[in-house]
Amino acid sequence: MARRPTIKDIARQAGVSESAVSFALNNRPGVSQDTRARIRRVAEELGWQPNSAARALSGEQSGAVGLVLARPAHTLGVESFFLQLVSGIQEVLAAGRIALLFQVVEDLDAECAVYRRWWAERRVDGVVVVDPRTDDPRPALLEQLALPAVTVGETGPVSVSSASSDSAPSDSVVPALSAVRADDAGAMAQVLDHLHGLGHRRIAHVAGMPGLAHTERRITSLRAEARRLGLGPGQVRSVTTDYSDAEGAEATRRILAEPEPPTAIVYDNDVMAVAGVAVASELGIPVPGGLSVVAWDDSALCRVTRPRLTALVRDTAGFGRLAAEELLALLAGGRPRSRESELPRLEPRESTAPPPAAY
Amino acid sequence: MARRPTIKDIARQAGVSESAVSFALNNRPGVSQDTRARIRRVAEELGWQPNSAARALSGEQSGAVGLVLARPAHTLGVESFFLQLVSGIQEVLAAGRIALLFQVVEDLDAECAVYRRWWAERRVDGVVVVDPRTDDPRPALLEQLALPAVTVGETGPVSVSSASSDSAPSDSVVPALSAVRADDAGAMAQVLDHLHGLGHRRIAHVAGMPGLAHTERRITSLRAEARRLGLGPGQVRSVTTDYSDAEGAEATRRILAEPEPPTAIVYDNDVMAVAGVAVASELGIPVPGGLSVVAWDDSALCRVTRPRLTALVRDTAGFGRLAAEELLALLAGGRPRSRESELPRLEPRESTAPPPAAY
DNA sequence: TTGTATGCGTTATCAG
DNA sequence: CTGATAACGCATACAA
Repeated sequence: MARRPTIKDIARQAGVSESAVSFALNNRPGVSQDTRARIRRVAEELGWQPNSAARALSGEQSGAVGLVLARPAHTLGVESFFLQLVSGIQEVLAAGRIALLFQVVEDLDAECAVYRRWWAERRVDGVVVVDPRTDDPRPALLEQLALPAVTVGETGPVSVSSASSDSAPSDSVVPALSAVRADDAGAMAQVLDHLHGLGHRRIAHVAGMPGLAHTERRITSLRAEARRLGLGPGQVRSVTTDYSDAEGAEATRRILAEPEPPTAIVYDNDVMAVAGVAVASELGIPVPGGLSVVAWDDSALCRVTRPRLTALVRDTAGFGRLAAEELLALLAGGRPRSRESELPRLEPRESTAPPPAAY
Repeated sequence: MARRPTIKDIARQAGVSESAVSFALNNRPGVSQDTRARIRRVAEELGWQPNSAARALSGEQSGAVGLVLARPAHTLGVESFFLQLVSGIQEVLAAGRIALLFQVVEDLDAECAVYRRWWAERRVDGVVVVDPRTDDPRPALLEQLALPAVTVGETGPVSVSSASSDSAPSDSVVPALSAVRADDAGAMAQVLDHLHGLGHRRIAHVAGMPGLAHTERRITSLRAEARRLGLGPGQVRSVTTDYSDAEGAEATRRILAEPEPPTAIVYDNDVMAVAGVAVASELGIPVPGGLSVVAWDDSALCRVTRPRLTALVRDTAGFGRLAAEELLALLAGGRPRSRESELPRLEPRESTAPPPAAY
């Protein structure tokens, strides 16, 4: 019962050599059509599956890729982002019979240690790198280990809501890793257009963790977009947090206590947005009557709270699928490349409205 | 750079045989203390790590365990439960240098297929089974495959909030799988005691997916507890959902439209609870003034919405740690056994209060 | 087109 | 205590 069939069993059963079986099962030339078919049938009957260890050992790939999530325990949990991302990644991986090794660690150092171990143990053929940072040690490490990788969530071109500057990416500079990028600048432009169009002139941004590429990117984009819209530097500002509801609430409290509080706040995730709404209502500030709120990333959370939150909708699972496709392409010998995910869509709901008339 | 050191390298460097290295590195007798130390040092210098494929091939274990999550895509995402669980599992696994294979699939059949494949490919040494069902095909399959497994979330003894009936679990019946159980009956007793103590006599229960063991368990426990408290069968009822905010809202709408609506509703997860509060307020029913709400499982969600939700707090990461420990024990040759996780704690917040006086 | 021989890195079984 | 040697299952270069 616990014995798995091997190609030897198949060879014996089909009356051929082991190598013939190997060829037949791997779609390689060197075996006639009928024997190939016969071997296939026998393998099917016996329920044969390749032994991943043996495959990996004989120079092939391990048939697994890895994903490490480096987040302090208390910040993970509520965000739907990762499960959706992983779900999308797997959809593609499963089709190629690739397994996903998943690991949650506390910090970046631990993450790097995991990569080293996976590499040394030959556990994975490649990795998906999430939460890219402005000063990120991982690309260099992965390149050094020659471990194929795709980063997900790097931010797009630095241009400010301008025409896509796809001007001949110099082929001489080969990126070490593939990347699936998000156009945070374009997204921020949408958000600001929406708020500015409603009449908001003082806008705050409760961002995520400092050091993350997309955090920094959104912060600079906010300033750039403000300039574009003719808003002064005193009219927009960003504060960073750890993504938790606690820090989101705290930041909101500080911001609303200022002498000239903003009339709109953009939150970098859904949990903080909801926490912000709660803080505002405790302070007697109605949403959206006295304060407009936008959540970056949509979720059930944004739809079940009242008022329903205006949110940036991204196809997170699609993001994951894209990442997995790029990784598979890399593993198949393709050159590293960069792909842009589709621009998020701003879904206006009940939490955004014109600023109070008194303003 | 991309070459990993092998024991052969170590043997040459240390001037001993390969088998000596293998013995030294695996804490086996048959090698003197100094050579052992020397070999260790050389291995350290060279940064040697065992090649997992080679280990797995030579009859050892693969050094990986699996976890499959079978959930339709739209129901996963908001629940903090799984990331927390996984986080706890890994904490224990990482200490034993065991990798976790994680896969998200659509349904139970696909989940079983994954187990078969993992088994055939020798990918994992064991699995963690979540979302146990009342009529579950997985234990039989795993037993047939001789794949060590621990189920997490099975419900505790059938006794109704009685003294723990730990009366000599008959040793003759050896369970096939280890289990980490949750005392849903005890938890339900706490919830009903709380609500009954506040004065509630008509209580509804918006449960999760039918067929899940804990769903059925909570439903029967609700009835049993009601009997204990002297409530008639017409005064309590459960409805099942798919855990989504949409079905949670829909169920709430139906329940509140009944001729004699309940004064309290218990929701099987946080998202549905929040959705339920929203529906109630849309119908002009204040929470907790006109309706009390309890959420099963706490999360940031329960703390950021207003009113803050009274919730059953469980140490989900601890749950995961327990599961991982049991699995490791099983892999180490231990006998399957069943462990009870600690009883959840009811955290009263703002969403529960005495029922309206008019009642 | 087919069968044979060898290697992958490790563990395990034997001899010395 | 040590050093060869054979598996483990698969891929592949090479010989028939």
